[in-house]
Amino acid sequence: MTTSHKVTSVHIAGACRGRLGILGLEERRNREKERRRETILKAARRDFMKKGFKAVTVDAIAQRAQLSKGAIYLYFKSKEEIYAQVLIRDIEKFHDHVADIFHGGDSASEVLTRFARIYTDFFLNERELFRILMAFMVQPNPLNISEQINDHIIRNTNKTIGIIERIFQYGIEKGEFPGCRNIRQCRNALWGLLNGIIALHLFTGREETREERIRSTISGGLDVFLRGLTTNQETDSKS
Amino acid sequence: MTTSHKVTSVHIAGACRGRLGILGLEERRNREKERRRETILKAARRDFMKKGFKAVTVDAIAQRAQLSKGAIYLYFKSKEEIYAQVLIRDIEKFHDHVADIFHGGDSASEVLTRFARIYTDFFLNERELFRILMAFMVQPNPLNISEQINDHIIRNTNKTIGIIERIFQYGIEKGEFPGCRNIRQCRNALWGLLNGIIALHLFTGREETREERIRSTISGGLDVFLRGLTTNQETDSKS
DNA sequence: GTCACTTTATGACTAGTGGTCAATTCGTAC
DNA sequence: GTACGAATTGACCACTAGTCATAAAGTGAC
Repeated sequence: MTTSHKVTSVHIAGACRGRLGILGLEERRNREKERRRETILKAARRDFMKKGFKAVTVDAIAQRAQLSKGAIYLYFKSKEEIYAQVLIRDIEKFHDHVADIFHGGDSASEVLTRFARIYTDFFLNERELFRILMAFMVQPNPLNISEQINDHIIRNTNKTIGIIERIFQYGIEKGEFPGCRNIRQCRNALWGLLNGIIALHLFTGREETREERIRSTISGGLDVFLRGLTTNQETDSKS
Repeated sequence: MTTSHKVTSVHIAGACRGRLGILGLEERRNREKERRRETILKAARRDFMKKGFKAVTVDAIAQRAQLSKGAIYLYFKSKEEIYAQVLIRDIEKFHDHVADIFHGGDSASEVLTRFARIYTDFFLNERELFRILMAFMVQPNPLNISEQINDHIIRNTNKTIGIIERIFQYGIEKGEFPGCRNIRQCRNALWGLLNGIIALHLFTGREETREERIRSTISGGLDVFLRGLTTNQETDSKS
């Protein structure tokens, strides 16, 4: 491999040689380790997305990654941790999509509508990811994953919710959302609205019409919600 | 096999007594069977609600029901079927709570608010049921349960959604919900709103504040939604 | 090259699970 | 008490997550 000649070059380096040599080695080893982790994650993702968590065996992942089962456990604590890592990487992809959600001069309604569309589009293209994330949220027993990874997933979810919050902030500052009396509540309600609608439609009805139903329900629901946000009138039952 | 005993029973059938006797026996056996099923479900529910699906073993259920493992499989096709049956019975309990949701003279807003409160209360008291139902909806692989039971769960979910639909219908007929342009969309959006909010809060934050956060978010979110329903003004967002 | 040492990899193995089935017990009718 | 089908048992099977003693590969000093 590239290993031998690199070691040689460090070898000539003089006084600091030994120390640098060790650091260089460790560095390379870490890179190698990272590369292996990537390989395993890539192999795992393919199967997880196709078959779901339970139906994928660690042996299968190992085989696809061209490693033994034991080796898998050198890089990950558990099957669930592999799964969680796959999720993390995918969630992060979402944030690329909404990074530039604020266009100058747009109304808050437009931004919120755009966010909803991006959110919907993303999860329509990554349906299994949606299922998995919801399942993760709703797990009765904490997954056997490191605190670190658990925190990471939660932090990413919060990041998404934070984007929604900024949109509401913007709408309130512009005086466009007088109907939003409490940002936290509105933010969580909207997030719930989006996820709840997607979840419902993943479960019910025929596949052929699913995408259309999700889009139209989100569009219709958001419409009502926006009307509530942009109106200041009291909710009054009589008319 | 079946031939012989049938012959026997016919053999005795000359007297009415024998025939009635056999029918009475079968009837009693069916009752016994039903009682056993109940026993198993009750035993299973306790553990499922406490530990979730995976962490409960069939052996444990058997032990609690004072039966052998083999016997369990005389009454249920699989562990998942037991689980599903437990769900069904609990979902049906919910419908008792909303059976008399329509009080004469109430506004649609009031009815919808009441529904939301009942829904929230029910699942705050049955959090594990909520988790389980969401997990069921979001399962990547269909559970190994009979079509019949799967249909039953879906039918019950639809029944709940049907109640929401009736409320919207009522609001539109009363002219109270001019903001509801499409019943199906509004109905699904509201259902998504409720579930999404509950799910989000089951996942995030500290336990001590959870109930309060769920209630206030649903209250706030419903407030905005209702304002959108009762208002007829156009939303100024472009799409 | 070779030796000592460290890191990485292996796969047989363990433990624990859902589900099965031949053997056994039980209930009933005569 | 005997015949017989239905109910019940628990040893057993198949499968899989995770472990660990052992082996292989990598590394550096001489």
